Amino acid sequence: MKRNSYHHGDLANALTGAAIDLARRGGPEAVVLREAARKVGVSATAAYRHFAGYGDLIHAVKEAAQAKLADSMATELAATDPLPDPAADAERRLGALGRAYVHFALAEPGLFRTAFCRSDKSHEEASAAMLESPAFRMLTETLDDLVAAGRLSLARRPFGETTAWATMHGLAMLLLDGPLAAVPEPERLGLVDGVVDTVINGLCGPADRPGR
Amino acid sequence: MKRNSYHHGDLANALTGAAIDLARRGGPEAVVLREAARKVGVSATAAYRHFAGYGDLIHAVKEAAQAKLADSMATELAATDPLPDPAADAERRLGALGRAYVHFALAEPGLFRTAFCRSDKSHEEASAAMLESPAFRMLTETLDDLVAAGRLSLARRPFGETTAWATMHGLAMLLLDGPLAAVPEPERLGLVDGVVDTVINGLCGPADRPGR
DNA sequence: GATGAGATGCTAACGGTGTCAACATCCGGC
DNA sequence: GCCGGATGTTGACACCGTTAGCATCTCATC
Repeated sequence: MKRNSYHHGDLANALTGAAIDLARRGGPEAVVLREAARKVGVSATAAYRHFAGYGDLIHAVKEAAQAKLADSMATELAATDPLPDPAADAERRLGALGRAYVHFALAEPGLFRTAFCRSDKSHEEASAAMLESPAFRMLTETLDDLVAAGRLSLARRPFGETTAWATMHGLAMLLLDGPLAAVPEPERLGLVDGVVDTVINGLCGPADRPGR
Repeated sequence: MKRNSYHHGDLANALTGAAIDLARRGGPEAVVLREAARKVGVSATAAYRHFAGYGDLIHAVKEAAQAKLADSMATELAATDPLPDPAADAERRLGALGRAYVHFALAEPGLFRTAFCRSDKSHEEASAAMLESPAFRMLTETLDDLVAAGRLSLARRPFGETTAWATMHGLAMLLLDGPLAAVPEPERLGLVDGVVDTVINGLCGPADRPGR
């Protein structure tokens, strides 16, 4: 990490990259501005020429982590073969998306936690950014396809994104930091499959079960 | 926050209380050892006579927050009238537990986030502590009752706790810090109800839907 | 090509944090 | 009555984010 001239040339990206590396290793609390500057070989205050402050830096890392999550989900989704039946295929995609979400969390815990760490950005901005993300769009399309295929009732459709996302997000959190962190490796994937199956059943099951 | 003698008399509890108050107002990142000592009117290093360090202090706050969550859930569960039909009542309790979980998160966001913040305790300990908590026991009993009533299939029973908990936990997280934080107040409760309905449907729906 | 302005980097310093070592004070049991 | 251990204090250290003021480079303009 050396530079030949007084000016770095690409400090903003270099700092972001170093900060991403810190986040990957230790999550958001490991992202420290001075350490990132140190890794790049620059004084700490140089960062203030490119970022408003710590909040701005970690926000860049957060966005990068969210992008990596979306990329990972898209890749894993594309890695499985589609099914001929549209309804079954939409269900397959929904399950694959959920599994990919948790798989990323387990494979890159530091980045995943950073992607959802608290930041001082306004809620509106954060919400808008997420709704436009490729990952969310994949989910929305899949749910629309489930409705088109007659698998997901219109009554439950409005809660589709939230239920699916919340379930996988909660599962990831409980597995990473929560009480499920003690679940041994081999059982984890089975647990994920079971949860995915249950949430799909909740969305695609009958709109009105008997006896309610 | 004054004391008349050189010794405080109950510093450990006083510090924990002050720290809990900080957590209530600003979440885990607002829990700062020096500030808690300041509120109690004691030097910062005095805390080291009662806590191994910061990690120990915030762990005490975390446990207190978990206990408050469990209390709140038990209270809200008891506030609704039971149904005569055992199966319907078990479903009612499952829904009430889920709603109470998110209600606490929305009513006490600082404490909720502290209850699930990262800490250096071993995963095994954290897991064991959670499995013994009253809140988890309520969930387990309710799921067992659903099985006894024939509402929850044995095939899905093993994932019951995880699915229910993960869904409500993820929903709470997304509402507090995540992209759902922008959802306006009036819509939130409807969203919670919809998610609760869907997860119950997933657990109590038919074990094998047609076309899978 | 010289030059001046703006962009970019540096050092020094401030207040904040958790933590340790050394010292001061109180309380309970001999 | 006294002394040892428990409890609280002061002072210091390293680290953090941040600011002010200064140094250096780059580049458009004359």
